[in-house]
Amino acid sequence: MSKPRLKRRDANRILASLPSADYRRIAAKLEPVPFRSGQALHELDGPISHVYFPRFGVASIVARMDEGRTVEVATIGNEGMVGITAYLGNGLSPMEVFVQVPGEAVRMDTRAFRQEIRAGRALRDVVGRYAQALLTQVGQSAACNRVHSMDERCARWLLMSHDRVSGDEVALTQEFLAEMLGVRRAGVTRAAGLLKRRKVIDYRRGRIWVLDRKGLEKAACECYAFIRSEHDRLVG
Amino acid sequence: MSKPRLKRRDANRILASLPSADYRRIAAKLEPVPFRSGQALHELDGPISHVYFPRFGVASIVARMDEGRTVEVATIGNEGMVGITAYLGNGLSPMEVFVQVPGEAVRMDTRAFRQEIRAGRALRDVVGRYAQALLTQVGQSAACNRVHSMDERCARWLLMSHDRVSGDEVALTQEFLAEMLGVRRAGVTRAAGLLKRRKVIDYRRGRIWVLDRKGLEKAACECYAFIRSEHDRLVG
DNA sequence: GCCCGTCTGTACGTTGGCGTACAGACCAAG
DNA sequence: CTTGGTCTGTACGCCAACGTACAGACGGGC
Repeated sequence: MSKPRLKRRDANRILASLPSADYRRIAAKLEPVPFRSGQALHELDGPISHVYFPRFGVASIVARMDEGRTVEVATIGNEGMVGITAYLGNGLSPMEVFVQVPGEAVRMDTRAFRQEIRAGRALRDVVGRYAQALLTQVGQSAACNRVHSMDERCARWLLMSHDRVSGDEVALTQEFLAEMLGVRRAGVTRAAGLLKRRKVIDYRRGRIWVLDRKGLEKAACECYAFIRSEHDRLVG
Repeated sequence: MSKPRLKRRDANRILASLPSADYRRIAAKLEPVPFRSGQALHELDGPISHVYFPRFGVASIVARMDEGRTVEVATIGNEGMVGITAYLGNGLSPMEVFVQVPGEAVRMDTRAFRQEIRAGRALRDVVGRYAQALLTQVGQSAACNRVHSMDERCARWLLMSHDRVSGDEVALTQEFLAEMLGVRRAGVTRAAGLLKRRKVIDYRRGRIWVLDRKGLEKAACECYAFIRSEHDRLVG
């Protein structure tokens, strides 16, 4: 399983899957925005003003626990969209969403998005299928968090991020990665150090390079392949 | 927060939320079925033949990991339905669903269900909102699995089950509960023994009684209240 | 009333990851 | 070229939960 290289109409796979007519109509309503590291895309419990279709970079859905600790629940990149509750339900966001790895996205006013959905066009189907893929990802992560080691989960996270950036560099500190995985920073240092010694990755001060994709896949748990194949099957 | 007692049209909250006309039309297509402990409601990757609306009892969405180990991803009871992918996406089930605590449900042919959804009736809205609630539950569980102790999670699970049975007895062995929580059976014995000594619960050979609901709520992590309030807000 | 299978209690050594702390390395700005 | 802030490396004691093992208690079926 190699990193997906694109020759699609749009780097975002949801948008890329639309028939030409729909894509053109929708594209007119899209506004390109940068993804800056740490940027909040939804406020907690706030109404969703825009939905985002990432083209590069990684955003995370994050749960805030008691004592202010945060834990990542799902990652979203060019395979999906940010703001699925605007499609499913009440359009409020029960969890926060942050940019973890910088990049770029296009966004759409929520009102316009809902109009497109209601009009019964192609967008509705693919967004529904994406919602299923997201549910599957979150579910698998829940199980993964119970049974897999930090090292495996760390490798999985790097793979998922690698798929979603252009090139082999992921801009990310160990501190940040630790928070995503819900572990200590010192733990990430150990896990990452192991991968570095095996020449699977390299890194320096907030940037990580994937050197040996296959090696990284070997180090990750099954969850990577499972989540990816479900996404491919549904949105691919 | 007390256990919900019902005086609703239907013990299932999704069905109960429907306007009379819709409810009557849909009720004609429902077939009552028992929930038997251990029963499989969906085969892995198989097409979903029926969707289930539980009235009493608890079903679990379960991920099967390498080495055949299973981990629970979500629990479903009278607040929801089994088979959400028939609404969202391709109608295949990427995860298994089993009955954990016996009870009863009504089920509906998937074809008829999709017809109702497509017809743009009230069912679609409430099922969409339930999908959001389910996503929230699964996400919170993912975080919970990372940061909360076995004891807290055990209490949470008992509360969620208590909400979904009629009466104060939950039919369930420690072995079963351990598998749900993704921990050793011996661990559950310790956690449950603690609650028993504090007279919060009692149990004997596969049956658990909730004696002190408030005490159980104190023992559980925040995740219980969060998940429940999101469900109430969305499916009410 | 007894038996046997299932369910529960408990014990023991092991371990992955935690919390904390501090030192060293890097790099951008001045 | 230095400085200061950030990022990374490593150490140490600690503990929740693990894997495994076995004994005792219950209770349905004969």
